[in-house]
Amino acid sequence: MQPDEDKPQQRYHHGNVKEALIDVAMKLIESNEVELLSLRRLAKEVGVTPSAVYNHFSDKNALMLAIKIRLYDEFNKFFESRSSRADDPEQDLLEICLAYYYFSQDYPSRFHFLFSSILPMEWSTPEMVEISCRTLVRTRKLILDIYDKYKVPASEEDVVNTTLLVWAQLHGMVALKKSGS
Amino acid sequence: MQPDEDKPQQRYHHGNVKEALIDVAMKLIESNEVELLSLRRLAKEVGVTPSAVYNHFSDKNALMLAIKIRLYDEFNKFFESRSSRADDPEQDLLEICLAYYYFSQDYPSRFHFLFSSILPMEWSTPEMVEISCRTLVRTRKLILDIYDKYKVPASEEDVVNTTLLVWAQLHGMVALKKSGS
DNA sequence: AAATTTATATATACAGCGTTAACTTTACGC
DNA sequence: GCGTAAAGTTAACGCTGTATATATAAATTT
Repeated sequence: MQPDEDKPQQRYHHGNVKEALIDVAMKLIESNEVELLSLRRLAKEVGVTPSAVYNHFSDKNALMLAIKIRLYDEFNKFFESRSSRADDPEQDLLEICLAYYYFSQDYPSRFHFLFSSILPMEWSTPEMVEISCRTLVRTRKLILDIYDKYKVPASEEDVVNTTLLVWAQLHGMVALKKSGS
Repeated sequence: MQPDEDKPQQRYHHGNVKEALIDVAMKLIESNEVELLSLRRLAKEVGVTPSAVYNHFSDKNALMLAIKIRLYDEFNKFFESRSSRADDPEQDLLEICLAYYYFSQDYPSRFHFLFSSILPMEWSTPEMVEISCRTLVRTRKLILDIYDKYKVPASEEDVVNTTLLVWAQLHGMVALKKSGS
């Protein structure tokens, strides 16, 4: 018989595994340890056997999904709270945009976990950034050529912005399209 | 001494492991078997031990990177070949956009491998699509409210398009921002 | 109150993963 | 031919997700 260290004196039935798993996941995401978000790891952190997880989630995907749903909820709340209405439409739309943007800035790890896939953070490696940039630069060249061809005066900033815009919008749209929206 | 079955009569030194690995990877990606793109699998497919890979790539990431570089090259070629110049700027820009879009349509698996992360194709699961849609619907509601508030006449299509545009552009921009571009 | 059923946990095992270390084989330069 | 460097093998480690069979606690029924 062990002396009860804290509140959670351990009994056979944990009683709250489902929530506990998600809580631990949130904690790990928050402390930027996304890469060790494994089923086994979460189970261990909760103090339960990996197999026990399967009483609450059909498989790892279901577990991850539950985590994402929780995050999505936070995201939505943040999103709506920020989109307070101003006095003209443009401003209103801008607010929504900013809310989206600020969520990604205020909670970078949550945002990353939500909107990119989990494990391989390849987009952040120096090499990945480099090829990504290379492709971007080539796009920029194409766009610059168009500006030149039609003798449209444009600063470098204009060109870069157009490039980013084209890329961003297309990339985003296709991503959304693929996700079924 | 075995009868040489084909050209590649097997000798101790394969001689072309680096390229062979990437080739096999391309084949697997093409046949939509992205999920089994493991180092061990690729090595086996090439007919070589997993450890042998480490003579050519420092780790799995480096291998995956090499594959992505190959794909990026294809992507760039496709991109530039399609962006043939028309007679007005708008048309030109449109061409570039279409090129990007058509690549994602013509080579969906390559595009997916390039622009999303590898393993978990969660964005495609029914559940993921659902929460994604839910969030989208809430965004749509916010935008619809704005239209209503200012009595701007808009068809449902307009609203959906605006919603998609906002999401797409923001999502894409932040994604690009995160990747260091 | 006792018995039974159901929910929840465990122990064990399996196949696959990335990676490492020690060793063997082949090829190349002198 | 010899020594070295490159490229391969074998074996192992610790991790992963998952399945099966079993044990325990709680809930329900009798």
